[in-house]
Amino acid sequence: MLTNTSNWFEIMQENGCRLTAPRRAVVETMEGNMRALTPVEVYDTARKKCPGLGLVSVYRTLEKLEQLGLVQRVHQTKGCQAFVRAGDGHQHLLVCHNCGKAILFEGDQLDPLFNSISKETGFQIESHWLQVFGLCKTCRPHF
Amino acid sequence: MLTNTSNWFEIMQENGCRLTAPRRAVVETMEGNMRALTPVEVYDTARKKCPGLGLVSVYRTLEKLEQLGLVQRVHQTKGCQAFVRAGDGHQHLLVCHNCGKAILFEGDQLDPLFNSISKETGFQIESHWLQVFGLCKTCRPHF
DNA sequence: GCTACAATTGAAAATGGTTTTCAATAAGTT
DNA sequence: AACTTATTGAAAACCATTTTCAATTGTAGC
Repeated sequence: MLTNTSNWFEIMQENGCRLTAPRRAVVETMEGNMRALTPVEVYDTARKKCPGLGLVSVYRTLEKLEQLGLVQRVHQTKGCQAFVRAGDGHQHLLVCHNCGKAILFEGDQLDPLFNSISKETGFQIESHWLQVFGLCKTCRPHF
Repeated sequence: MLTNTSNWFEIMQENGCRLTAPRRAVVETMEGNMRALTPVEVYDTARKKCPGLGLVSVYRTLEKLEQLGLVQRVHQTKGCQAFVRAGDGHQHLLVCHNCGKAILFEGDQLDPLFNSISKETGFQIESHWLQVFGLCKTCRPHF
């Protein structure tokens, strides 16, 4: 279900990125967390590994990771600038709106729906975007 | 499919809003446009009806319209601060990413999917959010 | 119609998250 | 070890949104 963890650095290197301490800290944070994190949350976590880290480098690294398809953006009612580890291929997000824990799922069942909408409306459908919110097992009891 | 047009002012009055010229201009703009509009686009359109209109009032009126469920937010890759007329009940958006034209559709077919995800993951699903992007009949030929 | 009161307004200032600029640093190559 | 170039953090710039505030304007009660 999850992307193989150990090769993010390799993927980055293959794409001409240098392996610096700030980058390592951010990458490891995103690799090791199946949670929707805002840039500042990434910053706070990653600084434990690389104290001198600047927020700017977090933005820059997240941008690169997004380009490489290793992380994806999470849109929430509160805001739309959070990131999680991406899965393999096109998957959808189920996010706990209490703790941010995220789970990915396939959405093959959706294709018939899109086909019929396309026929009805004359739209040429190019992409879609599904997010589900709820409470995870752990957070549910607290509500 | 669309909310009855003529009663937005009534709905607002029933909720303790005064009918001022700036508000009228914004409300009429949103009523008469089945398109995803950013605050600035609303501003530019509405100023034709109310030249003195301030951008601040656009924000304030949009906020109120959102609270009343008359408009809803549209999230796009470019940005997440656009609004369209809402439909009746819970509906999903199909947006032309060239001209912003929006169409609403029902998503009843999704319930079985959510039920199975809920069982598999132990999440208590509370809301979901589906947006589809494509090119409308009019814009398709130009690509 | 007039008055009084509270909601609403636009301008300006403040805010806050993101991006750009830039000189210094450090990775990877020779 | 030296060189080239990507990368860095700090500071400044940016820009959309929000807050503040005094002036204005609906609207309810007379």
